[in-house]
Amino acid sequence: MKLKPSLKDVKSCPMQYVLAINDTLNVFNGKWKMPIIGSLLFDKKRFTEIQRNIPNITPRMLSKELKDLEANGVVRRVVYDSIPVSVEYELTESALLLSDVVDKMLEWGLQHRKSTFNSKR
Amino acid sequence: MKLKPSLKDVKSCPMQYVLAINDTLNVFNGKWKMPIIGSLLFDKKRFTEIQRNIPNITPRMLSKELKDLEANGVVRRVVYDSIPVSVEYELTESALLLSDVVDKMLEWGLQHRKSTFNSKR
DNA sequence: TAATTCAGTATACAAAAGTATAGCGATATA
DNA sequence: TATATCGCTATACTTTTGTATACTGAATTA
Repeated sequence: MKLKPSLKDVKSCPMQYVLAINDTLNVFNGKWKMPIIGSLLFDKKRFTEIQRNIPNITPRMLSKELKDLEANGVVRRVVYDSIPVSVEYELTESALLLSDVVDKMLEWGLQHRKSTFNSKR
Repeated sequence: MKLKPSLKDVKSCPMQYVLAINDTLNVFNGKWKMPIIGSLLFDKKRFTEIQRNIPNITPRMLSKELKDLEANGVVRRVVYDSIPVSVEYELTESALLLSDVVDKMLEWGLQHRKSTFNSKR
């Protein structure tokens, strides 16, 4: 992609693109989504396991964010009807592909730190 | 990068990486940063121009967010000591490279929409 | 029988983010 | 002289986001 888009480029940017970028940003929104995704990256976990994994998260927040991530197709909630029922949370296939995005974020962040703050933070 | 990292991979992830990713996320944080960056993408602008460009933003928010973006090395504030002084805001070189990140976000968002919601939103 | 675990929910509250509205000092224009 | 523009700041308020704490019902363990 060009560094500076022309005005024509900008104006022809379809609404679908804006929505898609927004979706991606939503995946990381708030204080807890990143930690939760990180916790599920290695493998699927149960509610209490995730809670133990993430210091200071309250069950209220964990519950809320898991629902949010599920609604956004990032996390899958799997119920095993054993007795007692056990519930597992896992990342979707789509979520695993987020690594491409995170890689680019890492890349930009590193170069930005180097070129802009030059070891000042 | 691999889809599923090993536990060793995860544990060896340096703190610097976490910070770098965080920096990148901060650039897009909140309701107005994306529109502001978008507004400056085509060319530099003055305070009131940006305000006219972004519907419903209040001067308080614009001022706050511009300061924030400046502190984060994304926007540069240039003062011309003409009479009266005019102030222009422009993206830094580093900020222009954000297009790489946004591209990936777009890519993921589009595939995610297609594979997950199949034209349901 | 009593305490513990699981997978959460309910309620109240505090803090952060965003909005609404008015105003300022300096200049410029009618 | 009166009004408008520029680049903001100040104050008060609302909304959203996150925290603290307690609790639930079903099952399990001591």
